Amino acid sequence: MQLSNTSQYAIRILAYIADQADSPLVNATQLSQRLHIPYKFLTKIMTTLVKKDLILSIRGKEGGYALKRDSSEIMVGDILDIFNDSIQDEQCVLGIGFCNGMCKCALHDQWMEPKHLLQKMFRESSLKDIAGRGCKI
Amino acid sequence: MQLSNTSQYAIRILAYIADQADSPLVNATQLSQRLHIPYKFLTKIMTTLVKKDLILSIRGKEGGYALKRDSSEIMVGDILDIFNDSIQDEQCVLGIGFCNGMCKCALHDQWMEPKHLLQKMFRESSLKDIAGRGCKI
DNA sequence: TTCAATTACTATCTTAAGGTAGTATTAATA
DNA sequence: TATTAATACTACCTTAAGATAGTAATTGAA
Repeated sequence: MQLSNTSQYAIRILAYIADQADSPLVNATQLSQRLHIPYKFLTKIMTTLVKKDLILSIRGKEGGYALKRDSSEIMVGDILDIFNDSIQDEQCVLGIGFCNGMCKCALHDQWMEPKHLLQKMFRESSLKDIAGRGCKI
Repeated sequence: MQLSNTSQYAIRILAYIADQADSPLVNATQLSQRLHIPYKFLTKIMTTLVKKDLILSIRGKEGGYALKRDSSEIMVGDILDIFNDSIQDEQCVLGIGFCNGMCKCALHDQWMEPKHLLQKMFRESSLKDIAGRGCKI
């Protein structure tokens, strides 16, 4: 049970850029090297983040990437949403079609509390909150 | 972020069998139909569970499957272990190589509590605890 | 002893995630 | 304007999960 590679990469990328708030633009080569993410895969993710309006990109010489909004306004949950990796309210831990009060799965009750904590963690952690915390390898 | 299909199936299968403690054996056709799991995929999972000693199988006419141990002694975590889907102590939510006190990821602190709750949920829920709870579709 | 019902085994197909390659486009600067 | 350094686009390759197909082995019972 874990986040997809792509989601993990995206969070680390965005946190890294948030961390470099002083330097205006960060480029793909630097991100790839510092975060150990394959260059071509990274640029694919970046293009997605640009289309989803989390990232601003400048093409051409001296170009690069920057956050499009303030780091306090980009939540980890927003990132997971893009890659369909966030936890939905109705999400059943055992994957049965319709898991609620009427017809709930065997683990429904046990799942509620960790699910809410995870959702809270993703919803309430902004890039500003998590940037600058330890290493980003 | 969710369990693999295979893990979800395995938990539902085992909980269903635990639930039928009165009837001696349950067969693959019944499991497949009641739980809506593709027959051939289900039998593949069953064979794995037999090899891992969670399930006892009887071949031939009148054959089928039964739990090999008491339902109170099979934990959800044991099932996830088999399919490499359990949450390890050192597991980093952002997938960086080595995430601990020395070199921790940006989400390390926020991840601790939900991680422990999930581990607890998986470690402490036995088939006996969860059998007979609602529908198993 | 034959038949039918069952699990086990082996091989293959399908799909999506993860990753790579090559080329086109953009823009600063010499 | 030519060069260079950057992102964007399109297409493809690789791998593992999920699923399927066919056959072999086992066993109870007619």
